Amino acid sequence: MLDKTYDAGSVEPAIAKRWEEEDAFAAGANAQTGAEPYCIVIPPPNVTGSLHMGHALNSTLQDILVRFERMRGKNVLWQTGMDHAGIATQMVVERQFAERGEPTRREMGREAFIDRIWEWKAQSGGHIATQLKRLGASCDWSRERFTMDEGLSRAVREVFVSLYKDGLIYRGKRLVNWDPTFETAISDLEVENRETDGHMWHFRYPLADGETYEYVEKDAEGNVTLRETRDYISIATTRPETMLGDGAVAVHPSDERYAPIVGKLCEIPVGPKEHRRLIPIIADAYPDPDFGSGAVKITGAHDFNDYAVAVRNGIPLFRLMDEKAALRSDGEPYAEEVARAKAIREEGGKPDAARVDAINLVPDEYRGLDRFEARRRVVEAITAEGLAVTTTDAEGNSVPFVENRTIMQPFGDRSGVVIEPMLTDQWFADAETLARPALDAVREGRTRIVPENWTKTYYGWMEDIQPWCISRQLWWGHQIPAWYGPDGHVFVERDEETALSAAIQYYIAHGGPMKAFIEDKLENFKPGEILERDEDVLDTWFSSALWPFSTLGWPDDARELKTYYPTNVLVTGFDLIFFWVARMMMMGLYVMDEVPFDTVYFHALVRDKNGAKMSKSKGNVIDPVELVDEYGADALRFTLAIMAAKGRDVKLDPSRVAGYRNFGTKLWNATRFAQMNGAAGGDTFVPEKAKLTIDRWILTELGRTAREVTEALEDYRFNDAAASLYRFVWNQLCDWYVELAKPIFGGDEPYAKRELQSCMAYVLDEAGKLLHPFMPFMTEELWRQTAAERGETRETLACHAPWPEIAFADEEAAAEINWLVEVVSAIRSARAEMNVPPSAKAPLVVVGADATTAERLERHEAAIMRLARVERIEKADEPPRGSVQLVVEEATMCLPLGELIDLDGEAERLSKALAKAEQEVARLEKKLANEKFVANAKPGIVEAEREKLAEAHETRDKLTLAEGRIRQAR
RNA sequence: GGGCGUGUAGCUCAGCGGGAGAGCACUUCGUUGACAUCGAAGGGGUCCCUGGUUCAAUCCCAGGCACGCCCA
Repeated sequence: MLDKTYDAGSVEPAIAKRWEEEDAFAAGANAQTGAEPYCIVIPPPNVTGSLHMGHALNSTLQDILVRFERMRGKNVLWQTGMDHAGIATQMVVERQFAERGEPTRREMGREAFIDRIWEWKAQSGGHIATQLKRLGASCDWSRERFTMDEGLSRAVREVFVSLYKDGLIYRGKRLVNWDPTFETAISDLEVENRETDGHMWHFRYPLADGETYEYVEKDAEGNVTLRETRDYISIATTRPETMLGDGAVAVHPSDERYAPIVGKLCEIPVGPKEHRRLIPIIADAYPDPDFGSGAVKITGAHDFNDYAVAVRNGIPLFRLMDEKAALRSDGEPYAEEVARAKAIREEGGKPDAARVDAINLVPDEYRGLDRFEARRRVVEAITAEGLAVTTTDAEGNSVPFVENRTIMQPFGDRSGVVIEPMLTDQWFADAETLARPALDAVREGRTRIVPENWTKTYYGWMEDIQPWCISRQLWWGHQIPAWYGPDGHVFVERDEETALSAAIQYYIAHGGPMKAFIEDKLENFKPGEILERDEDVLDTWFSSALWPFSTLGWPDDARELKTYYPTNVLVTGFDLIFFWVARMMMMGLYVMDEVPFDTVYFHALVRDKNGAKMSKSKGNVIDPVELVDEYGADALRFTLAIMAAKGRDVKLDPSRVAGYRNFGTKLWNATRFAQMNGAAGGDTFVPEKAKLTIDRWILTELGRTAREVTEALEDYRFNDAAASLYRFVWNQLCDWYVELAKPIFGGDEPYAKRELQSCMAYVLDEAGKLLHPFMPFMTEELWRQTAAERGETRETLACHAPWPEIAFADEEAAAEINWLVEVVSAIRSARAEMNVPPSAKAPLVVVGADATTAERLERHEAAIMRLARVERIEKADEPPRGSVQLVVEEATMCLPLGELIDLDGEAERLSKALAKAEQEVARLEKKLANEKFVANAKPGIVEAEREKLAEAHETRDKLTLAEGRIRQAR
């Protein structure tokens, strides 16, 4: 016998153990011979991560699909694993060192540090895999992969080399987002732009050689509002410290105010006066004439917009900061460096990037300062010199003009510090070229995006894709397979040996001094002194992009690769459209020449019950593991599934989880009831042989539900599938079916009882199977226990049970039970309204019943008596005096309640019902009287409306009669 | 500024051209042998506003208002 309540806490681990022992989720488990493959690769969670609600939702949906297809007999693989999360992992481990007072990573060196990360991973990494198991995720855990595994690393090297040789990877000096905490470049997508309080300073850049011009301002009508002679141009900036690296001042070509001075030089008003640099005033479309003064300083090495302007106009890019975003302290004294910069300007032409980058234009007094301290000092110096634009304050004093304004500032999503746009040498992938086939694949429908509206976002991003910076200045990750020769020539090969032979070949062939150098090294057996490996590692997303095929065995000719690639669906949050989807698409098509997945399903974000994004700082994070502890994994899974409507955020309120835990308990108890009545383990039941109406009815509903669930899952409508099951299990199976079964179980018809036992067992089995993908633990446990009760063992686990396909349908039976439900509900409702005590029983007198109703009454007499608390059922030609009269179809059901009846109340109730019926008749008559409706509406609709009208007429007539009777009785 | 989306019961949300629905919450009643993690009955809506299309609009279209998210 089942326990009185289901205890998730003890059942779940036991079931998990069974699944593991029986290898239930191994690739191909339960596959029918020659079965279609079905594969999902998990979007790899981060090795440092722990399960949050997003993962819980994501994994639940994947698991539902995978369990569903496995039960359908497909050859299923849910490939799992984790990515190595370069920055995050390095951060976690370094923090741990700091806490323990251990040496820093630089102190211990690269190799030792990497060893320590592996140690860390073995001890505390991958916590999330354990948590996914608690959720019931039916991945093939034996195939778990890690992006830093040897096989996957080999895939990374192969792809890198191949892309490089195809000209799709190159190295260059570009502006990138620099995280000064981690001292690495990071991706645009790892930068969070936030509004912050900032200042806008206004400074004067004096014109060179004391030049002056007429500065004229006009209003909208063209009237002159200001005319003065100026010997300067004023600019506005939020980042004064970058003035040191200015390469030009830009104005809009149409800006008449500055037209006279375009092409002239002005002086940067900072640094030692005798060495101030002169920079040109250029015309470019970038400055907005209506913003600030209309003139913009151009610092190409520290601002993305400026960078574009500088590149367009051949303005040199002077880098001011080092890896920590402190002002540079390398190079020669300021005076010498300025002279070099001047020389470059005077030479004209396109400046050599490396030569420019070597110039340190930070005045000696500012070298080594933090960027924010430098800002303060620069502002102070300019203001002291009187070159700040001034305004008058409330007391009439002249004060520097500084505006307080909110500015968009970039922050590192992990470090939280202000990101510095910085000119550095990096490796880039030609995303534009790679994106083209990825765009076509979606346009041509080879990959389908669900819900469809995300395709627009996908197109938009892919069409405007920027070069992908793939190098990171980290130690943890795939070191780039690029080696430099003594002259800086780069050799990109899959390993050092190959690179070396390529280098030798290259240098020997090219002759010259390098040839001699190489020959010398080789003669002295010191090949290790020839090449030096690039220190950078690859962006974690580079390896994640290969995930759909690298995990299946690529670059080897693996069987799994042939079977499961392309995979069927990628399930992920829409916030990861650019990370996983875009990159996996690009790499899948480049490497495999085939899309990585047929379908991409985007689910929503999980928010708190008020719709706010969950975040640690807000303190509104709900820990899925805590919910699992409290309510069980099944309850959480069901909640997430039923709330996962397409294109909607999931607002999670823990009370909902409690509600679905109750749902599980309900099913548990209904099964317990069945068991107590000898109904358990329905393997042998044949629906077509059922005779009892309630059996034929519940089988019809079961079939309907099975179809609904199947169709909904095939269409990724998880919420519809779950809702359909909820309705069936609670409102039909556990409610009416069980209630209607009671009189039969308690009665004395052995045949009926036997059929009911096997039918109920069957329906519970099938319902359990349908629920299995949603609530795997409880359904697995019920599956076992219901058989064990009869001393039997199931042939398969529930997770391998065949998915229900029920063709049975009997609409007649369905109509009959609907009628029965209506009769019982009507009586109950009337009793409650009349305040009839629950203990009081009354006879039921039926007037005007036709043959069908008479038959039904006889068949369900016991049920009606029990459920509606009726003493006996009689037929009569006229309703007894003083009865409550209920119209159900053609018949009038009367409850002679004697003095219990409140005649006035009953009269009122009937006239309300009558009014409603008349309203309905009027509405339908009006509609059918409309010639245009009859002429234009589909015939089926018109017919249906006519039938409705006929029914409404009948109801109205019966109610009119009933009302008349009650009036007489008063 | 560009894009996407959302306004339906107190709350969270389904529905989406022909009868306004669910869960939770609320009110009243209930210890009948599956279940109080329950059962019975009930109250509660200008389906954001304004137009348009249509025989018919909560649903389609246009505009507006409000809110959310993403990208500049």
